[in-house]
Amino acid sequence: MLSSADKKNLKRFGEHVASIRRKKKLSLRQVSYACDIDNSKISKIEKGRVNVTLTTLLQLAEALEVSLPELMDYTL
Amino acid sequence: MLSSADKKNLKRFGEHVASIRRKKKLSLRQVSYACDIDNSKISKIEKGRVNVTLTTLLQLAEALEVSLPELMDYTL
DNA sequence: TTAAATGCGGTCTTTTTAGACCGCATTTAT
DNA sequence: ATAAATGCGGTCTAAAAAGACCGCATTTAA
Repeated sequence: MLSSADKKNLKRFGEHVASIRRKKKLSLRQVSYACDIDNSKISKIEKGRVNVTLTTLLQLAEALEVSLPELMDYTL
Repeated sequence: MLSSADKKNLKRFGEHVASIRRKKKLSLRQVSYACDIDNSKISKIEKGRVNVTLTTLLQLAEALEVSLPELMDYTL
């Protein structure tokens, strides 16, 4: 099970992903085309409903055209 | 299934984790005490045999006393 | 005002991680 | 030489991610 601290973290991470995507003016479907992740899954990630794996993070970074450390830099 | 590119990435990430741990002169068991991840699992991570989730990455960063972006900064 | 695009939630199956534990060969320290 | 510590591989179960697909309400654009 996921602790509530973990849930908060996933949520914050998701918000960070969404903000990057919006800044780049990409739709969920555009990102999904770019990295072969289903658009509904990206939505779930942005909503903090999934605990993504490292390889998914890599795909996401690639599709959003940011470095992995940049993608992970969402601490307040 | 994991692509061979993914496998390489996990391996490089694992090596990065191992190097941080050694630099801090910590044993697998010491890290495992610090973040409640089994030492055998940490070994597997360092060997690139597991596709870790974000929450595991967070625990690991905490135990190794590095920031998440720093933990993820392993690109050549 | 219609049609297209978008965000997002749900479903189902397969694959994998998480989590806990054991054992052992090798290394390190006493 | 002996004992302790360490790295690491394997096992087993339960929980969750991955992956693919559908549908629909709302937003945006033609």
